Amino acid sequence: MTRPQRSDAARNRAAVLAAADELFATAAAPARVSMDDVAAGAGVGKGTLFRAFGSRAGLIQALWALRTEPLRRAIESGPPPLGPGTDPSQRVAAILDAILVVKLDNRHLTLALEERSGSASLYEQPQYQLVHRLLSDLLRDVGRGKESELLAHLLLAAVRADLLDHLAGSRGSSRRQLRAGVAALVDLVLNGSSG
Amino acid sequence: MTRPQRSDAARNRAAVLAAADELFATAAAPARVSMDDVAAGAGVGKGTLFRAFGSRAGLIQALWALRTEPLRRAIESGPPPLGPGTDPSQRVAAILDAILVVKLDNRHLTLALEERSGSASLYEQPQYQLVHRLLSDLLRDVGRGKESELLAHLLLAAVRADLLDHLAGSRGSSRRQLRAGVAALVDLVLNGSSG
DNA sequence: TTCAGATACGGACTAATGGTCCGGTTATCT
DNA sequence: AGATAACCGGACCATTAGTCCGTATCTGAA
Repeated sequence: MTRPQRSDAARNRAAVLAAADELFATAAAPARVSMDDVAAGAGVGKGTLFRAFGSRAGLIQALWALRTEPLRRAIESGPPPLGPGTDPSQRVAAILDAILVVKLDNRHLTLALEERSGSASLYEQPQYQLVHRLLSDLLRDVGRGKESELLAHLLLAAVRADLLDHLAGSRGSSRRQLRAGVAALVDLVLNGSSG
Repeated sequence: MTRPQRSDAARNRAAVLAAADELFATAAAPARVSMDDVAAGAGVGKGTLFRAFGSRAGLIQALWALRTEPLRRAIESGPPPLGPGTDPSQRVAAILDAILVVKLDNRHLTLALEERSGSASLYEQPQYQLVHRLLSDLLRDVGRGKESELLAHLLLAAVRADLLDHLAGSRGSSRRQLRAGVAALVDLVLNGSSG
């Protein structure tokens, strides 16, 4: 039984999320946003911050969950091509493209999210596992039997934050090029067509 | 003109490399090998360590360079299928497979190597760029024109340390399965054949 | 409205760690 | 042997995630 949260706690939680969002969007690099910065930006003590989110990783994941809420809903229960009831091939392509776009729109946050903190890697994060499972299932439906799990990992590896950051940043790939490239890879994996 | 290194410096450098090698192989996680540990293990002061290698990343890269020396030579000037003069498709497959094997044989070191330290990502490391360029060129020879650079990144993303660690570690994939999976991916990218 | 106690606040404090500094030591060359 | 440049080592510094606990605040009941 979790009793309702106290109002000041809720207010502070919101303030922290807003401040962190702002800081990650602004900062030169996500690693340069310290928890002290976030606390100061939110006008809150550090203890409060850690009480609310547990750890740096917890804060980042909460923020990410907030940012990806619409996408998650669209995938879980929205209309095609993202939602259920879509042709599996098209759904895989749509989901990967949507993930790519979200990541490009939140570069620093995504980088922070995928930075391994302590011993926890990207692959242990519940969200990753959810998407991976979904893609695996879809790939299986498409006829890739035992390979589907590995292929799902490989598709997701193609949209990893640091790779995108490298391509978009220091190598100047446009969003259009990236989407086309990922689409081509998906096509290759799904249909085996050579482009 | 760099004058010859003093003998004690050379000795210490070797001791540090040996100690670091041992520690990374033994430790539970690469992040848990601190520079103090390495210095203590080598029976050397911290200043010496940093003088010799510049930074933690420098030490790790030096160690990696040592470990991959044979592979590098085989690729640069060895016999087929790794060396020059091989059919490009086969060479891509051979190189990726060799990289995979080296990474599996040095899991912790590879994890440490690919951990982003500060603002420097994997993609800025000279070794990555060398391999990437080589693969790009080979892919171009095989007929993948403008896509070759992106495809090379994607192939290399498939053998990233943390992914391999996840697959081999907490999910129990065997080396054989991993090699087969990567080989299948390469085949897909090269020939567009569907498995 | 008041009050009691559970809940949350906040910022000083801790621990861990990468990296720096410089007085003292040692190899090397003549 | 002696002069000198290179090197050593470990105390020291700065940064940062995370903890602790005395104090302030909210909330529900009387």
